[in-house]
Amino acid sequence: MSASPTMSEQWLSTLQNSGYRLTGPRRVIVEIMAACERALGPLELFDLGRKEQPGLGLVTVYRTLEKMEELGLVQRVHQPNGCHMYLPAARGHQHLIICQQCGKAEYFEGEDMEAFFNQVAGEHGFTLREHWLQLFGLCANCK
Amino acid sequence: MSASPTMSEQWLSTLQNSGYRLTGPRRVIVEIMAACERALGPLELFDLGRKEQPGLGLVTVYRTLEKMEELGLVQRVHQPNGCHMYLPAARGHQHLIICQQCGKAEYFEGEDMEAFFNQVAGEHGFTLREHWLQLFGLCANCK
DNA sequence: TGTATAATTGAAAAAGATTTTCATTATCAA
DNA sequence: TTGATAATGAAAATCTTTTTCAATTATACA
Repeated sequence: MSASPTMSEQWLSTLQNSGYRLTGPRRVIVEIMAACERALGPLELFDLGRKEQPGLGLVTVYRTLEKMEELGLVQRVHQPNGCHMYLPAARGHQHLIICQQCGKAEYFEGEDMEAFFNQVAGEHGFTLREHWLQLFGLCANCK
Repeated sequence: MSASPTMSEQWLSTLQNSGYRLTGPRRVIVEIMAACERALGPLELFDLGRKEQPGLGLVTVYRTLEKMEELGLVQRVHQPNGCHMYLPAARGHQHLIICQQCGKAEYFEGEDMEAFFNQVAGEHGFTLREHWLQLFGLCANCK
């Protein structure tokens, strides 16, 4: 029906082109994540995945998330409690604002921010290797 | 010797004024954290503390850190692996640049950044409640 | 279309960090 | 000093994430 490949088809191709095999469990996980509008934890993803793929193992969820992150398909969200959630990484590294209630996430950009971060690092004698910027709050629906 | 109260004396007063008792283990933990120049993990703090207070328990370290954070004396540092480290929160909430090698941390300010974050949140219909900005890299010594 | 091989899988166990439980000990107000 | 109660440390419990391992499966190639 759709002329252009769907997001999950693109992701599956990326996995395959990177030398990973396409398997049932992997397809299911990729499909859920590619269509996801909010941050999901591994366990949530596992529960959703089991509906499609009853035998799915939690370990496979972790392993697939790891690969998707490595390929830049998915972005890790760090939570205050130390656990992680995952979001589609639509357009490379972006900054996030996340609803503390429902997990809804939106992306925002700050063009000049990266330059600013590099400048700050330089002023302190540091070489910058990674940066995190996450905003937490309540979305329009939850407040 | 010192006319003005030391940092750790100030912290101990804060604890006491907040209704917490002053105990040996607590004093040791406070003294280490108040004098600390780099981010420490609970286990590191525990090891350092045991040198002063051999019977010290790891649980007490966690509980004391919790109280110090609650009182704004200490700031939690979120690590990529999900574990936490702690730093003196010298002047309220500040942004951090942390050495991935040695844990050395420096603070920086971005006066206009808080305003920017609020604006971003507003544009997305969010009410901002918390923000994280952490830079990771290598310090002058480690690179 | 088989077939070999190497990647992938899921269960169970292990590893770590953090929290809870609980009996004992210590602080501090009266 | 004493009594109420906060704080302590050990052990056990939780929870997330990782590792191990034998069985299964995708894929390249004959």
